[in-house]
Amino acid sequence: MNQIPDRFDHANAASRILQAWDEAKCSHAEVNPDRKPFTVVIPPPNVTGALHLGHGLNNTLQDIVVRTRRMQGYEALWMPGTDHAGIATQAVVERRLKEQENLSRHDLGRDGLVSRIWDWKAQYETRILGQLKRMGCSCDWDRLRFTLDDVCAAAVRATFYDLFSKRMIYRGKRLVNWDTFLQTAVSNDEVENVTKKGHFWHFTYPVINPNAGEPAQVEIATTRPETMLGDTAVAVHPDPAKAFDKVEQELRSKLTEATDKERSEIQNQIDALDARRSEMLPQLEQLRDMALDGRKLMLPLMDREIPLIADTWAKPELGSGCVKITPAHDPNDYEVGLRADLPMINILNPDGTINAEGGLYQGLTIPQARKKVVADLDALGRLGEVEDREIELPHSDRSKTPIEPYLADQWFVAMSELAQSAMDAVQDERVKIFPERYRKGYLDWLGEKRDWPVSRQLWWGHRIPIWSTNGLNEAAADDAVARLSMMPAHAAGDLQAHIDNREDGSRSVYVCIRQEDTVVEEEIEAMGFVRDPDVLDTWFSSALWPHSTLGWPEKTAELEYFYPTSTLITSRDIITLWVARMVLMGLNNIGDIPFNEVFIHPKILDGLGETMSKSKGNGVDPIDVIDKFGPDALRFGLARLATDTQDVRMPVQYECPHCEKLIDQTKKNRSLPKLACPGCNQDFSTQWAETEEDKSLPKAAVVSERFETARNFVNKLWNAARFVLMNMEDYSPQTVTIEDLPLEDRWLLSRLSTVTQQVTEGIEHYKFAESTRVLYNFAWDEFCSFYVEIAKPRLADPDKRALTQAVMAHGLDTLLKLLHPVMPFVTEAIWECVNQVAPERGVPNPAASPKFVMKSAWPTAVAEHHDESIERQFAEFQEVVGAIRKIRASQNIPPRETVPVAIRCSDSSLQLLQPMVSYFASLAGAEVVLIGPTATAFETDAPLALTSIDVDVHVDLEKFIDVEAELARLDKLKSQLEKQIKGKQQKLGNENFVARAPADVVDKERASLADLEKQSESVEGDIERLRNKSAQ
RNA sequence: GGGCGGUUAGCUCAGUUGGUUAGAGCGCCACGUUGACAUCGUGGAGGUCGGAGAUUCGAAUUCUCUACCGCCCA
Repeated sequence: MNQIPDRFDHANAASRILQAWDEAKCSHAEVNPDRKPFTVVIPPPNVTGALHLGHGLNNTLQDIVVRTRRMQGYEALWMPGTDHAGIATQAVVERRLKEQENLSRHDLGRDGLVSRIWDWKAQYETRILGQLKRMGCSCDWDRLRFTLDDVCAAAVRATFYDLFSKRMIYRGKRLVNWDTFLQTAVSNDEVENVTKKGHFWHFTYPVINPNAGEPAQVEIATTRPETMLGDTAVAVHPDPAKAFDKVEQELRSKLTEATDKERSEIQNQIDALDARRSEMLPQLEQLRDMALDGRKLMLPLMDREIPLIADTWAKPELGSGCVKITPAHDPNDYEVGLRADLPMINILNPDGTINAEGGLYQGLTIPQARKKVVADLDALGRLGEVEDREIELPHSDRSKTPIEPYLADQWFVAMSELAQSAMDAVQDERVKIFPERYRKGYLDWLGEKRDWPVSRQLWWGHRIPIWSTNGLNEAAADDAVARLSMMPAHAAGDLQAHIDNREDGSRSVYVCIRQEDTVVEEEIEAMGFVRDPDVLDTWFSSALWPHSTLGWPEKTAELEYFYPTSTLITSRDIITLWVARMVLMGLNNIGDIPFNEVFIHPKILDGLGETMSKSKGNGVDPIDVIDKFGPDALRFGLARLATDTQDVRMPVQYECPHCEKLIDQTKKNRSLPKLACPGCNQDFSTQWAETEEDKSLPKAAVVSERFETARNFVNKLWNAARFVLMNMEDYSPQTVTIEDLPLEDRWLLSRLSTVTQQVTEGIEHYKFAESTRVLYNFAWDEFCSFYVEIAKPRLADPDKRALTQAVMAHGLDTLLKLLHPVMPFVTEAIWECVNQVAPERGVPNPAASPKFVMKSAWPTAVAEHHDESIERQFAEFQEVVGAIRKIRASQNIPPRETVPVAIRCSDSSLQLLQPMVSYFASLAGAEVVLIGPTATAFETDAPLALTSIDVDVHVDLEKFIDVEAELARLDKLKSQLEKQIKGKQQKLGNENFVARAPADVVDKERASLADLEKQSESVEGDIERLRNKSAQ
């Protein structure tokens, strides 16, 4: 056994163990009527990139729960998979394409780009799965899914078809970035802002029937005059004074941090603002009052009445302080329009010319319309100042033409029923959310019942299964539907057609096809139907995850058995986007909730309190932590920080690749391409290295020393096990009688029972930090520091050896099981060794152990083993040990010296301490020469009174006395006592306290004061004696 | 602007129903290495619990206000 290394070689062990688990299919789950199912679906990580520490936490917690339940005898399925993450992934791939090959998506075409993204997916999925595996995640890898694979695609199609059939999918308007040249919507990241020279036109709108004293017109200013054709309101700030104050306050706070140079500039701005305020405030407040009073304006050129409204989008510090509102052609105005429930008038044709809504201006291009609008307003005398100004203008990356915000047709899912069903599920606690406070956000969000825009102008995703023809008249539409209804697919229930009456009076026909079917698709395309180019919002497929992964819409045995899943563990930023939608889709598709419980875990922040991300340079790769500290340390370290209130702050360091020194990350150094190590003075590179020179330097891993404690704990456990194994060569299993066991064994069994209960309850209630702490303290401070230390002399005693081995093996066995969900690798590695020397173990009756701790039975808290009084008694023993150690330390007595000790205690304590007397030698280097009610102080005595247990400890200092040190210790003790006595006296001197506090509290205080006074007297006596003695 | 959370030792965090001297790990100081472990052992120093007020005999703990930090929504 001596060849077992004294450090756990996690790298070697982990790969060996992973392979063994894999070969034994330890994490595979099957439909098994003999067991209860326990199911968790993984929040599928985006295939955008690699996992970070947040995923590390998320997956560690899931694995802890899953491993625990598996050991508890459930058929535990952890369903793994990844998410195609529509826009994020497409954007990443497109960016790379641009950087590396200078190609755009349009150069590759739809199929070309999608195939590139599949390549990317393959690469990153492999990497992600590798990360999960190395973390020890016990997913059922045979069941791996991807949100864009065939099984998920079938679920998406079936769901969409169902909603379409129920008329819950509809065509609606939404503001998008419109490229008038390509006549298509472009995504946000395809838009680049170009600064151009432009103008800021001021003009006025007349007020309809102003009251006396009110202005006859309102001035507004715009960079896009032609949009006034679509104006449906003019806004003024609801509290202009406050708005002015706020701007001024911001400027002033800027002033305090400004350099001298900037200062005069900012001061000028403040002065200008003040001047503006005194000039304009009364007028703006008057306008605000007019708005609240319902005053209307007449929109020139169009002769349309529009309201004056109060909205914070109007900025008193800018322009005229009033702003025209064109909801259909400006994102901010759109929001105002939603808030104020304004009409949204689209004045553009898809090609960028003015449509019929633009009246006389119909047919003009935007520049033409602009010119004419300005000229016509001028002719009406409504044109004021025209300022030259630089304007940020969004341009399409592709066509290089200006983007027009444009109210375009999009697909929506009607939410009112779906949202209500998901609210009900949480309100009546069919779905329980922990911590409970997250219910509110969930319910509030769903309560708005905003319809869900599900179409995305992307290529990567589930393409919307709708074909349409537009611009039909009523007869043509009816005819099309009639023809569609004759198709066999319609009769089979695989095809649905709806007629949509468009705003312009024309008809559109939409066809939805349930399954991918090229024959039907070609047939309807031949009829003139065109497939929608858009794809679905990525959350649409994620919303189906709990049932699509189990094979729905097929009625699989898995679905029957594993659904609804047991718990969902995720982070709070996707409660609405994902969790809520899974609930409503589960209810819609299956008629049952997707999971019984949801646990929301904290977020991982860096040392500066910022979220970790690759783009900030503070992202930590779990693999780097595993390489440095091991997978168990990563998991334990994360789990012990996972409380349910506090986000986790994790200071981050670079690890010098030359000398392994850890260098704290700062805001400054985390964005540098290379750094010099302050330890060895050598350069290393970071993720930002770009030049060949920098890239040739070795790269520093980004890690956190927060994992050191956990790594040390793994090592501690390893060494405790090593000790046990070293003393087991002659082990033979035996039945033990609990009642006959000595106190130390009873204590261990009782503690094991208590700890088992705490840990089990902790994990079942998602108290990961608490369970982890209980395990850490028990393993280190009780099992190692006391039980193993006590076992040493017992193992040396031939009469006691066998029994000690039996109990010790059992203790280690239980500890390994309890720790396994958190630290699977080291526990499995030890288990393997224990199985060699003690394959049969257990108290009271030994039994054969399974090959893997992973597949062993979770310990149960044994009521007969639990004994509160034994735990309390043992605590007395521990306290006495502590007292002796304190005295020794204060006297600087060398550890190898044995000191004589006298222990004054009650008879009942004597009963406990007497059998433990011999252990004071190994634990405190003490020989107990006197013990019991009559034990007295030594001639040269160092005393310590333990009032709470009514024990006095005396150490004989004859051989060791350091008078100065002892006097110092006693003086300190005395002043501490006096401080406490004073506090108590004050408390008891307070009549209110004595009169009003419960009697038992008062009595306790009195007794405690008496004790303290007694102690104080005795310490004074000791001091006196010592002084006299040293004076002699 | 609304909602939620946080603020406890140099750092990262615990603190159950209000009740003796507020805890842990890391870091720091002192001493210690012949057999489980220096990724260790023993002991020590260090905080009055963001601020103000209220309730109470008694508040880190309950309530109100406030400052700052973070997240979500708008």
